[in-house]
Amino acid sequence: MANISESIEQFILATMGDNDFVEISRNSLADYFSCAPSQINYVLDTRFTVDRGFVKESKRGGGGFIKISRIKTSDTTAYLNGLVLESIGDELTHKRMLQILDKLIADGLVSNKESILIEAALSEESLLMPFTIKDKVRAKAFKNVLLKLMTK
Amino acid sequence: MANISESIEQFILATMGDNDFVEISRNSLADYFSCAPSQINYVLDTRFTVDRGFVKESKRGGGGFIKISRIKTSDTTAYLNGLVLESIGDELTHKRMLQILDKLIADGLVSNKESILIEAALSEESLLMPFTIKDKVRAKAFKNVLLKLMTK
DNA sequence: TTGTAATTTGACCATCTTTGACTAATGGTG
DNA sequence: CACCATTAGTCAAAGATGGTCAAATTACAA
Repeated sequence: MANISESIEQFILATMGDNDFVEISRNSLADYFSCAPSQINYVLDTRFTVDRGFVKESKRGGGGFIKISRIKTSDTTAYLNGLVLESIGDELTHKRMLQILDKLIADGLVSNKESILIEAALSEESLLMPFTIKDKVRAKAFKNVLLKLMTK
Repeated sequence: MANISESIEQFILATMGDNDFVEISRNSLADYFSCAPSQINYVLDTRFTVDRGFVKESKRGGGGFIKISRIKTSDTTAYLNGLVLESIGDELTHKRMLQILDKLIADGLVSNKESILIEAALSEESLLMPFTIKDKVRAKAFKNVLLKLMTK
């Protein structure tokens, strides 16, 4: 874990534990890790995303805070449906697919191995075609995978 | 051991020892051997290949790394290897893929669900592209899936 | 000796992280 | 209400890695 961002991510996850949410103070955290406050935003933007199952709220000024909450995915089908019909558009980057897969693993919808196999099938390397259509093909293919998950 | 590349290869192998993988820093290694960083890539590309039983992952930026992992050595590997290197060529039809998947299920290498997901990802419908390259893409992608089955 | 393959280097590219200047919102105080 | 202190947000530049590719060099085999 050579970079600070990862440490911060782990710290937040540890602090949250099994709870549904956690509240942090941006400045205090930055202070604790001796980094720029904006780095906290960086971590939040790259690791605590909707794709990974988190939503954020915040307030500025005195008594300000950042609240990070886990998205509840009680209705699996609705969740997958949302992913297929809305969140994923006509294009899907490899990176974003990985994030979604991580979330699906966290939710117990796919196993680690299943994720690895899907990733292999739709990796940059697998999709031997012009980059202009790569993300389109992946979007289509991945949606098909999600549809299968719903069927089961 | 007249050339640096061989030294680097030996060094990496020694570092890995009996472990399943090893993580290196490209720049540090290059520095250690007083060579161009790209020479590390050369060594990895020529010596730590899939044919020789290795797979690689990497990350750029701060805290970046290169991870080299051993591929499982087992009957399974030999079997899959035969499938990759011989049975499947440069093209793979959907139908043939299904046959192979059935065999993999029968041999207990993939579960029913895993098979369904792979099939969804690489179905005719998923691969939105000219039929002229469809089977080529599927061959490449499916081989990558098989490789993952071999990776520890 | 000569031609080909392997190695070595370096310029340029892609991606992820870190930092800091500037901006925006909120709450308290005079 | 005006102003200030306190928070958080945005964004772009700089820093830190690894990747690619092709030219230059060296090793090797015929």
